[in-house]
Amino acid sequence: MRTISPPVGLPALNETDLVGQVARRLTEAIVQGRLPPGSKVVEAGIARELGVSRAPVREAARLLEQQGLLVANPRRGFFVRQFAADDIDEIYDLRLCVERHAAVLAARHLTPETRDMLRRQIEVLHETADLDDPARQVEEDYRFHRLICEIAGNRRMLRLFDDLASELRMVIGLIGRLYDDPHEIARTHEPVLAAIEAGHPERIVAHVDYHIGHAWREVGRLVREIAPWPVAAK
Amino acid sequence: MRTISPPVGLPALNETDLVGQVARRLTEAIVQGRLPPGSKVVEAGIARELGVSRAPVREAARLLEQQGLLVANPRRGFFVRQFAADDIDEIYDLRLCVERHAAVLAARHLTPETRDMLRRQIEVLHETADLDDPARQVEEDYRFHRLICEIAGNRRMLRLFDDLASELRMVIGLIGRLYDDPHEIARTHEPVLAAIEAGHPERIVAHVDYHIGHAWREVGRLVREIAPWPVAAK
DNA sequence: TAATCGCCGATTGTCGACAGTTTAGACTTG
DNA sequence: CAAGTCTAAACTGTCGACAATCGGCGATTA
Repeated sequence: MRTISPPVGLPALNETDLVGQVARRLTEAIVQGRLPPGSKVVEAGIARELGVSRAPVREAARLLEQQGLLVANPRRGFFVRQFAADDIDEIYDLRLCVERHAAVLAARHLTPETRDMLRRQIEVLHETADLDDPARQVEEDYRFHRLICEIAGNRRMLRLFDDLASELRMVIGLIGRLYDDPHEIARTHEPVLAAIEAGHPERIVAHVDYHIGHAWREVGRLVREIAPWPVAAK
Repeated sequence: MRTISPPVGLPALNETDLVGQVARRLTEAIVQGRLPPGSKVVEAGIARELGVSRAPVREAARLLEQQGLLVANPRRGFFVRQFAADDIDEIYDLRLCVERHAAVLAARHLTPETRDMLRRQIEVLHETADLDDPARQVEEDYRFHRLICEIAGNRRMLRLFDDLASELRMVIGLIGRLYDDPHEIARTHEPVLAAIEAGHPERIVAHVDYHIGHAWREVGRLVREIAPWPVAAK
């Protein structure tokens, strides 16, 4: 656990400066679908709307490009990323590969404190399932998985998870509705935690496979159902 | 049906514009050790040296920050990333996790053409081992592993590999010398390819584990040998 | 009528400038 | 002599401007 941040360490999201704020606003607009996939992001427009100059907007856009939310076309500008069905497969394929490993590592590093955090998060998931707030539900879901990556203790793995999650957030935000039964999703987290507490690598992998595979199929189904994607004008 | 360039797809490396060129020059300077770890990257200095303004330099720096080569300190500037021994462990831990999976996928997607590319690359590795050119050797080594990720067919996985590789290139470039016996490294690639050709997942994983684990121990040893890292002045 | 060419507005890529902050060094003080 | 303080230079964050380029629309032509 670190407290200071000298010139060493992984990129630490600057929430203070303009670039960070612009990036957050842009991300919001994208995952909420206000900037639909395929739509052009006009630098001057965003800048005017946010009351800043184009420089911070450009830098923020490059950030989102690296995150996979925007696509840059030289001399043509930034466009909101469009997802195809096979993007979902790529993301979940990678997620599965990484989270399997993360869960095994998390089991190895598990302490009473971190175990309780995971348990509490599952409770939160159940409570949220009653709220009928899909965005919140997705957020709490990711918080559980992110916790596992944090406990695993590999900062680069955590960053990878965050990047994949931001892409998924966008897709799921665009789908507009969650998987059919939020309670079932909440329930499928339990055996994962149980396996981690038990500490049997094979069982951990099996349950992570089942849980993420479930989400994979579910999201894949919804995406294919909606495809061809609601492409934005202009 | 028009054929205009689609705003769809993964970020497509702009080698044409200034930002891309500045990023490449900066990367070169870093992996070659001309900009030592911990040293400050003064925007105006780089800009003057390359004959451009600060804007493209800033954007390039943000790119390298996302790649993990630079660290940004708000209001204080960019610094060349400093690696600790546990960074090596993080990188190889993630690499192992991803390349295991990539190799299994590659086996599944292997065609006669891609198989020959892998074989040829191993030949190149042996030829390069005689040249006593560490940088070149490292490059050809990565090219083999990158090929596997390419054949696997997951673009995000390939990008992850590239990011990890750029960090490793920097570390290895700073170490200055390669693992003890370049020929042995070249040889340890052979069973990996053999396993992929055979197509047995367990054997693939075992050989990838052995090969990457070997590099992990070797690089880890060298890094710990050199630590505390030669920190740059200013 | 359909396809091509050329022009015009819109947008990006890049630049130089300015204000606020940080850093380094000289100077003071206990 | 060490520690703290103050001042000036250096640097970052942000801005507005300008040239080059792109996309669309109408005119021209076969």
